[in-house]
Amino acid sequence: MLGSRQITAAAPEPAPSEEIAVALARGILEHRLPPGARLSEDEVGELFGAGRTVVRAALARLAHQGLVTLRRNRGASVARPDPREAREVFEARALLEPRTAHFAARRAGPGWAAEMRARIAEEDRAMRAGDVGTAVYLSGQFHCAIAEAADQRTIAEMIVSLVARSSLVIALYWRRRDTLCECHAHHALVDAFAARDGARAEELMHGHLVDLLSGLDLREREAAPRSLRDLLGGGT
Amino acid sequence: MLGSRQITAAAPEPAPSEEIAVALARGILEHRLPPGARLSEDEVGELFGAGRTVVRAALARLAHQGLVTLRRNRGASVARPDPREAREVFEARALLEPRTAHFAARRAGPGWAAEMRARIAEEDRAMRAGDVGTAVYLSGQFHCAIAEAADQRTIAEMIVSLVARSSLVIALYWRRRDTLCECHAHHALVDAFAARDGARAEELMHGHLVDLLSGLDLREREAAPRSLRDLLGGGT
DNA sequence: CCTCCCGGCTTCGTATACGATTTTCGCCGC
DNA sequence: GCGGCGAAAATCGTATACGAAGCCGGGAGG
Repeated sequence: MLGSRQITAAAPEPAPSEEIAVALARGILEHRLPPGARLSEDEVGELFGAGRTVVRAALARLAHQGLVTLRRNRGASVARPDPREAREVFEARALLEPRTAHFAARRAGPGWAAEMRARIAEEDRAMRAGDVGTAVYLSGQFHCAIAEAADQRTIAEMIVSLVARSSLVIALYWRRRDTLCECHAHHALVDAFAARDGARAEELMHGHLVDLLSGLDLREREAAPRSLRDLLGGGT
Repeated sequence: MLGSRQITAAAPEPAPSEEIAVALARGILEHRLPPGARLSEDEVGELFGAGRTVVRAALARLAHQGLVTLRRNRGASVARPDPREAREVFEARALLEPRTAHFAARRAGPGWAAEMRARIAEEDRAMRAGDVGTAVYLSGQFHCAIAEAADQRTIAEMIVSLVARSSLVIALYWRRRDTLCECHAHHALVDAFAARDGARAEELMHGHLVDLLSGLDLREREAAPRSLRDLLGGGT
């Protein structure tokens, strides 16, 4: 009876400031908070009904993850990765995810493949509904699920962080938003998973990431920097 | 004239709480703060002459980096990676560092190779002086320098974090402390750098990391927890 | 008409104070 | 002698308050 709320499912405590961090992160990942949007501590605190201390902790966490930029005495804002960082994020993913996909494929069960297909279907649905933000978010979740399916928690953590940053990169540098052609790549990946073909999954993942990187227009960096104030007011 | 103290060298501000974080990190990396050592907020604050707020920020930063464990209402302590995490950290390094070494070798100049040789010499000196902590720290710095020499800041950041965690792993699971045989591997790596032989550097780095992982005794996990109490009491 | 300076306002950085939770140690009963 | 139990102490979590630094406007001078 002592300590009935032991570590049951990796989330025994509701997480005090983590909730705010994940809420903000989700907002960023769904492209509701565009890169460069200012995140006032008071504003966020009021929005979530929490004091500034916890908001600061959440912001620091996101800053360390690379999702927000924290400048001394100048406030926090959603990170705006420059083209170099954008390229580096995808190069890092190209270094990590193929091998991880390989591991995941070797450990994949039929139920897991079905679950992944359901994810893709949901992603497709969001895309058809015109909800690009949710589609991008679910697409990222797909990659994160692969990383977590492999036995590598440490690498999975890094991939989650990189995928989150990729969402920012996509918001800034993606060429054509209406044609999220990745769906085919994801389907092919799940096929490889279902067949437990590690080598093929690895190759597919690498090609997929290269495609994503080549789908960016990193020269457009100078063109995007305003219109943040409006979107901030409409948060939530 | 306006803003003469612009971003000059990536460190225009002395960093308020970051100083404490790096000081603590260095203490951990040099094995002066053993895994499991408790880090009281009041204690650290008194030690560095700072309030608890800034100490908390530093601790949160280190916790996110994986160097300290932060449990709710139970204080902070130096992280004690379990064997699984220990293995994963080195596997992640084996995934990242070889390719990074390849890039570094292609960008290496003769001056840089000389600098790296100086690092090895310093490491050797510390080892001969019996200062194992400093030797391990410098060994880690060697790997970090390679990562930073490559053009990949994002990957370099991840490697820095992994190397720091590796120091904890070494403190816990290293078999024979007196024979730090890695010096040969480091020398061979610098030779490859001087020759700008990327493929060889990549191969050497991979072998080096595999050697490091094989030099761990991950079965000892059960044998270690009895001595925590002593080190806890003797923390400083 | 443009430029420069200066005042106020907003926002962040840090310290302090109070409440909640955990730990620990002494005590009682078995 | 030993295990359970309760209160005190210590520690952490959060909120609030004060000080400082940056940003923006108006006004005067060239």
